[in-house]
Amino acid sequence: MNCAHFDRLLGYPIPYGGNPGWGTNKSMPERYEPATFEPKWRQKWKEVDLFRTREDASRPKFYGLDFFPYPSGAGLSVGHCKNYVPTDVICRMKYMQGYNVLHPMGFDAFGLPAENEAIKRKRHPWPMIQEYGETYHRQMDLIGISYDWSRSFFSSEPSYYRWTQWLFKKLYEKDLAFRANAEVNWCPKDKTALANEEVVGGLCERCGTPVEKRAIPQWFFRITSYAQRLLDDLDDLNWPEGIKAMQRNWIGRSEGVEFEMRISGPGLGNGDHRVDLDSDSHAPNLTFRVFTTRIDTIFGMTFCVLAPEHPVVKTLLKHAPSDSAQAMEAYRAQAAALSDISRQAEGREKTGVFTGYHAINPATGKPVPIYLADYVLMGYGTGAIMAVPGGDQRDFDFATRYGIEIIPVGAPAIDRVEEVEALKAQGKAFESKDGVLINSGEYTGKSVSEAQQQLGEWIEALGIGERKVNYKLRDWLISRQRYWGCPIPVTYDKDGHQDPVPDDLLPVMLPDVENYEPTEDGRSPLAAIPDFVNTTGPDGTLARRETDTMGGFACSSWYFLRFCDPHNEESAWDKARADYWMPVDCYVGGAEHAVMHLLYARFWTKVFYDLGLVSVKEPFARLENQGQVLAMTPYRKPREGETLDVGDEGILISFAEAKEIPEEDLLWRWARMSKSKGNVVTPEEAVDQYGADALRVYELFVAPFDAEVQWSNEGMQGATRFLSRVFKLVSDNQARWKPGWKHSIESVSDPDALKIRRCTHQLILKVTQDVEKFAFNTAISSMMIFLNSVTDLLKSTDGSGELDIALSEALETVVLVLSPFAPFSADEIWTEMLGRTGFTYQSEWPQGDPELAKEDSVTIAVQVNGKLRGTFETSAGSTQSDLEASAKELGGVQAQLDGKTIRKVIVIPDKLVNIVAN
RNA sequence: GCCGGGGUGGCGGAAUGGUAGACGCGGCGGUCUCAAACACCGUUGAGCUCAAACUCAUGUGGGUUCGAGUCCCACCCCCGGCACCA
Repeated sequence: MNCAHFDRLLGYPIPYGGNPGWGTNKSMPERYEPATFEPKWRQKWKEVDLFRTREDASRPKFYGLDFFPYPSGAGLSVGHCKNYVPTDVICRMKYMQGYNVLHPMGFDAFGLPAENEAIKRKRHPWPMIQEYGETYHRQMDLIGISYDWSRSFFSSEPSYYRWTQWLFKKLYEKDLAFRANAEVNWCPKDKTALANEEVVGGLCERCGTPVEKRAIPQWFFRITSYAQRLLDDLDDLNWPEGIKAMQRNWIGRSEGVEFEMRISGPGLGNGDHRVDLDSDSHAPNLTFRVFTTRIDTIFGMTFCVLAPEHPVVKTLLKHAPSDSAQAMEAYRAQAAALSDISRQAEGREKTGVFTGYHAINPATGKPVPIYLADYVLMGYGTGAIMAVPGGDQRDFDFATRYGIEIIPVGAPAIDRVEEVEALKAQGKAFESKDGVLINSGEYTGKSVSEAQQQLGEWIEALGIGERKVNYKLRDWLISRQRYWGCPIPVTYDKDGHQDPVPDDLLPVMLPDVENYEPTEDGRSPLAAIPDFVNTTGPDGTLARRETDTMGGFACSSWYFLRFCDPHNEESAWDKARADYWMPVDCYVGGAEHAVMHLLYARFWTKVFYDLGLVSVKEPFARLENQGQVLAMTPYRKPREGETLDVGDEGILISFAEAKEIPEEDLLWRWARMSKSKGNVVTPEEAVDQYGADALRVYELFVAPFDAEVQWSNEGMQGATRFLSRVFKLVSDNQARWKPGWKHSIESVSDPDALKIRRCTHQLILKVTQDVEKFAFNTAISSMMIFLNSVTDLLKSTDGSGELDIALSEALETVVLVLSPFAPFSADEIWTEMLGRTGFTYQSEWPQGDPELAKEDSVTIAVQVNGKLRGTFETSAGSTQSDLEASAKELGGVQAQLDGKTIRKVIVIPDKLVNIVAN
């Protein structure tokens, strides 16, 4: 168990920490003493505005960006730092390499989290969120993140949301923003509609409340028009596979056939002419459409299913005899009463009701019964299916329950029909696409793909349908019935006709009001503010404002463009400036935004591309997801009568409580740092105890960037020890330091000096390459190796002039490559110990020379039959025959070869000799 | 169920098909100290009761190869996402 952490949080004395008072010899610090210099550098960087963006046309650019954070009232934890520090390292290195670096930060201030917090605190959201943003800013400065704060903004500032509204209008003009009356997900706790992406398993993504369905007019963005492009362009993105897969899955493209089914039965066609002429269907030809990805199974269609909400059901109800109409009504009521979560509950028995009507299977010409069943969803495809129990497990389950005929239509091969019968006996359908058709008329014996092709053509020739691509993706619901968001810039005239607000009247200001609590009735609180609602339209007549606001994801769909040109008052951004900086070269944030922000931002960027506002089709060329930071968290075993939720191992308790209860009842678990778990370590605490550079180095070193980190005080001490060793190396060798080493470095020929140079250049090459790859842990490891090697070398060598020159190069280099990781320490050593002026940030990143980095002596592994039997040292570049000869001389090797005949010798130069013998 | 990522010492983790376990944490032994802490030095996969030598070791079982943590096939387990999507 992690006792040190436990003790600290309980307020016990800690073994090592708190501004130590030792070693006050300022000019020659022999260890990392952050309190003595970190505040000074923080101050100096600020004074000279060190991180101001450079836009120098002769240089290449690098745009490094972190996800747009909502500044929460709890402030940052060391967990958040794991996001910001790596981006900072790559940005700092790029700057030192001569790039113009754009590394901005701002705040996602509009939206539900801010508003809910404000309501809870009984404060107005605007001053509150500014305060929270300032806390974030201070904490980010504390850990030395190199943001250009002159470009910062809050998305709730009128100078920003004016352009959010302008961009909304651009979408509106292209018919990509529209208002529709739709059944939407309504969160009764947040009292607003939510986008599909914000509903997880039937629950509100933010507060976990089960969502309800409500029919309210809502604003949508037509993201479905871009479904194919959003899918196709994923291929070229340098993003984690998992995120790309989630987006592909969310877009949910499927290819199939959509066709028409004709209904027959009471009151409809087929010789029965008791049609109600007043109904909306005097419908001898009443039809519905079905979508299928398995048109090859059509011969096995033995029934059809309509979603209970399917519009054709209304018509059927009018014509059906009263008993079946009653059954249908009852089923529809039951389905409507079910929440999404219970309707989708796992392992739920399929239910349904026979409508009394039939449809004609176009392949067989036979009538099949039509059922209503809630396992068919109105929101996907046509809300109706052809059901093939022989080829689909769900249809199979339903058919079994309702005694419907099951015809097998697929088999592994035409002569293996009995295997399908065996499956059927087990209650399973043959769903595989690796097989051939059976019981399918003239298509029997054909492969699935062949039959799909030909049956698709047949349906089209018949004129009852066509091949079609379907997407799971739905339009993006953007309106929120809440106060704290960007007003939608639309007015309605007395006839309800929509008019976008003219550009010169933007922004539509969010009114400053005392009371903005959400309402129950599905209307925004803005609707109750007459001064806001009553306005005039573009023609000067009285008009009413739209009172819904935009969800926060609208604001965060273009902020990366505003950062390119944040103070522009004439336009959202200047195209030339956006063209210069875009795309974001490296975008860093958590994986939880996979199908929300990251999809929306891609969509808007594509729209802007089509409008000629930007020249990139994709906003984020490379994406990296950081791992989380976990902390040891106390739980206890459940007591009698207490039950645990599924997946829970114990009951969360406070650290204070953990001190009280007997140890055998305690359970320590790693859990994500969060305020509610009481296990948060703040950057202030970490910096106070260990220092900002130690925190940075620890989080970068302890695990790969994308892996979880288990917070440990021992690990922080390791980081401190490493930094101290850098100080010590420079301090121990200060007498040998030659500031002018560059003038004579090229003429160094002493073998020991060249060994030091080798270490130095191996270090440069490795760190440069690893930062590029986001392999910060191995980059720091290579610095540790460097320290170990140079320390050893210095022990075994005598001083010489050339050695001092090489050592000076080594010292200066290690400080420079350390700079992006531990910038405070680097600047301290740079000026106080090496006597340099300026900042390491403004110094040139060292160039690694692969020739100098090359080893001159190598260890050759000698194998006999693939097993290691010895090694020997030799100079690099030895000939194959020399290597072979030396290998055979090794004692251990000879013993293994005794009595055997050598069949073959494999020699890999500078690596290994493998002798094959038997 | 489907998709994605994984499984390597006591722990976090390294390893372009070529000496598995870099680097660190922890442990053990030592130096320093009155003592401790800090720091430093040495040692640390397992087995064979020292060592050498040898054997075994990267979730399991097969395969390709002179040689496999790495490539191929099958399976097991863990994490993340989606989930009645027709």
